[in-house]
Amino acid sequence: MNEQSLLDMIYASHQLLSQLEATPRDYGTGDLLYASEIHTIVAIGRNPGSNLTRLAELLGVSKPAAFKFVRKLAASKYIQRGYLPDNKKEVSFTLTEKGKEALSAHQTFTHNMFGPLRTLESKLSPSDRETVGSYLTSLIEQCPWR
Amino acid sequence: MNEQSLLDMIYASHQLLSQLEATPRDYGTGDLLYASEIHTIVAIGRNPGSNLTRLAELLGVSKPAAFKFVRKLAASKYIQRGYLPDNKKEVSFTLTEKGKEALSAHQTFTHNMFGPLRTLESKLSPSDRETVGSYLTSLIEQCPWR
DNA sequence: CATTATTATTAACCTGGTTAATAATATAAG
DNA sequence: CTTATATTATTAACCAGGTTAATAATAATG
Repeated sequence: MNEQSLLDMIYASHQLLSQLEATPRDYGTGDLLYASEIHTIVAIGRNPGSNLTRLAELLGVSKPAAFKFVRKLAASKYIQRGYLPDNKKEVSFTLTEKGKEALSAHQTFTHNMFGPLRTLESKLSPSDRETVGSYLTSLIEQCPWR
Repeated sequence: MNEQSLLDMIYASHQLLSQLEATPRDYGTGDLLYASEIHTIVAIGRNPGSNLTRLAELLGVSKPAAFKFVRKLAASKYIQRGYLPDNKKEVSFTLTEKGKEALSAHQTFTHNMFGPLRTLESKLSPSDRETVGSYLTSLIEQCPWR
């Protein structure tokens, strides 16, 4: 039955995650939010007052990419653009109530999603956890594509 | 040091794989080939004579998506479009010499890339391999996002 | 022979990126 | 204090990698 190699399983989980990230979701506000959008909301929620440069850094994308996300999110009222006193250049982003609502729903969603997997992890014996962990660590470290 | 959960490591490997797949590579022909392109070459190489519908199925994408790949690959002489006798509707794709060259280089590339990781896997004791395997199996099976 | 189904193709659209250019504003140098 | 430099946000133009809806040609079926 189980003819798959460990590598094949890693690849399968990669494909599942890719699919997950490509699918927009309703975080309780009636809109479908794409991964980039909810990630932007999370980043601003955790770093309120960030400017665009900081946000791009947090998201690991270029500034124009981040700009597109915030433009869309501001238009749909998830975030608010503002200026700090004595600075007319840099922008300061914060979540609106709607944004906070989505953030909270996202936290619930990820909790529900990853909870069972963390439970699975916690059920491993310390030595088994160590075995799995060191295999994954080696795989990531040794990854020729790093 | 190693504060990461197993889930975090799975996620890290997912990100590494995503980055790998987003980066075009030269498979010995002087051109940079994107993942979609080399995957199309592999699919045709393994299923010569496939029509577009079959190819889209093999690649797991829509027919227009597959069409774009083959149009580009035919223009750059990696594949050849032809018709089977007594059928002017369906197309039959095969690799050119250049396509076969890229396919062969891709096989070498993946062998070099995944070889060390398979070695790592083979060095696990049978019981450790079973431990890691059953963790990954459970993770994939239990994945709430399947 | 007429109808239906299938095939390849095209058009139009979208996400999620990129780099290069620009105007406004801050910061630093003289 | 002014001038030069650096930084910021923004825009434009581009690309990969998809999608759905529509169309014309062809094959298969009644």
